[in-house]
Amino acid sequence: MASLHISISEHLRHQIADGVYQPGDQLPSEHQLMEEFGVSRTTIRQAIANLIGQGLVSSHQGKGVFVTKRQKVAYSLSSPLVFLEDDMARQGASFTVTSLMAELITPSAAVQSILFTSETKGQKNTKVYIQKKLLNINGIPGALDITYLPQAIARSLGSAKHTLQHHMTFPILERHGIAIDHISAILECTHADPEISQYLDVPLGHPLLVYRHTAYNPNQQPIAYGETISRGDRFCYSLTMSRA
Amino acid sequence: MASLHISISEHLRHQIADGVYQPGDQLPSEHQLMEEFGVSRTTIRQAIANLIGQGLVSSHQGKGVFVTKRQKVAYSLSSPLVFLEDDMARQGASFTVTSLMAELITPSAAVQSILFTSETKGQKNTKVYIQKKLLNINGIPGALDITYLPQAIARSLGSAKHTLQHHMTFPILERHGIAIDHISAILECTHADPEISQYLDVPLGHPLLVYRHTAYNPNQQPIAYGETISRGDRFCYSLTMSRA
DNA sequence: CAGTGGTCTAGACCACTTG
DNA sequence: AAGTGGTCTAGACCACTGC
Repeated sequence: MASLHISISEHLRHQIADGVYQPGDQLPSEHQLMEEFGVSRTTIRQAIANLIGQGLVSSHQGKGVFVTKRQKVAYSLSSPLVFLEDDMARQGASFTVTSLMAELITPSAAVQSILFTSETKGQKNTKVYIQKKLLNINGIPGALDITYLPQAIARSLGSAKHTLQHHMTFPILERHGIAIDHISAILECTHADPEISQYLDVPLGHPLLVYRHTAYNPNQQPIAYGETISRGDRFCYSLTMSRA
Repeated sequence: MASLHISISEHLRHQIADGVYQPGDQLPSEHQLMEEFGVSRTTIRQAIANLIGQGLVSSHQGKGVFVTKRQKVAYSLSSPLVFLEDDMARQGASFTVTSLMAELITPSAAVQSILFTSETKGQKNTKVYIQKKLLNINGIPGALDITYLPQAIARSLGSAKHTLQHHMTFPILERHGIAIDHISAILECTHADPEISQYLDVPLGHPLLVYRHTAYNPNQQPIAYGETISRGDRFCYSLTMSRA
């Protein structure tokens, strides 16, 4: 009934689930699988593509196909502000930041509508300081962080602005007297496009977790907008909600 | 430099981004694309697979390949307890529940370690009431919800237990005097396996959002564990964090 | 029925990794 | 050099959709 490539990928999937192939193990080569199942190479490749699509294996040209190791690092959203550095250290993970871009630009309409309210709109302060940072966990790029700060906010940081390039944004804002009252956020799931695929070293279409957040000061004015795009296979978010 | 199928999928991707093909539109047939790009069918199919992997199009046997419509419904995590029904209504979405399974079982070790503390362990009350429910949003299955209630809790609901099969769990617990103090949760991202692929009518490997939550009573004892597995292309989670 | 995508084959050549 | 996966071709047949 089911197609050949599905039967084969299911067979391999169960073998992986049963521990016949352990995380890190190499699967038999395509040639070996062709003989074992008596099918063409196309069919074997389709079966392996199914497994890759399910995140169970990954293939490497010239080397082979290997069972994925899966262990996720959690970002905590419970402490109202994310202090990623501390968070990672607590889980025994090293954490470094690589700056990819730091410029003053005129943002897209979408970002403008988030950062500029009708009050501030007339003032023509519509430039923002954009930063793209690669977050490396245990030496491997795991997430891409894009932060947009209104020009006024960025200016008030003075020369500390450069510190932003190698650290997370919120702690630095607070340290410079810019109070954060609350953060409104959305967590969703997307696929890697070619650009992100390159930065995070994942195949096209790889699942990603996206955390979009807007920070507001006590006057309800937005002071920062950011997106953190993480590899869905390596990260998750934890939070606690109290009934109060 | 780049492979043919990548060039072609990138070409189509930009056409979609530029609105040449609008959401809902049909792409040219594989045969037409073969002629347009002067390549074999395999290469065209690979290019289309790239687009499917990026969630940009979906294909339907006998009909064609269509540009994906994307609009997400948000679950709110801000109100400490999720009242999904109300939440959906507010966004103008209809919401129904289909029960797939409701039984008393002995759960996996993983679930046991969540629901049973060292105190309760000796009591041999290790059975749980498991429920699998399909959540239909606007008439289409969008999420699979699995809830585990310790036998003691389920029993105290009496005949209202059956109400659970067509509604969300937490509101019913509270209505029956079972207080929820806090919820500890994890949000992550996975791929559809064959079972879920069937329930949610998505291709194998389709990205999914998983919300795992454990509810505790004021005595810090777990009273429910659940997983809500939603289509990553149709849902997202929103939350607000206050600096207090 | 014609047109669409889904499965499968056999074979060729290329790119990368390892010894 | 041998073995691995990556790309690509040409062609066949099947399954589903819609007219």
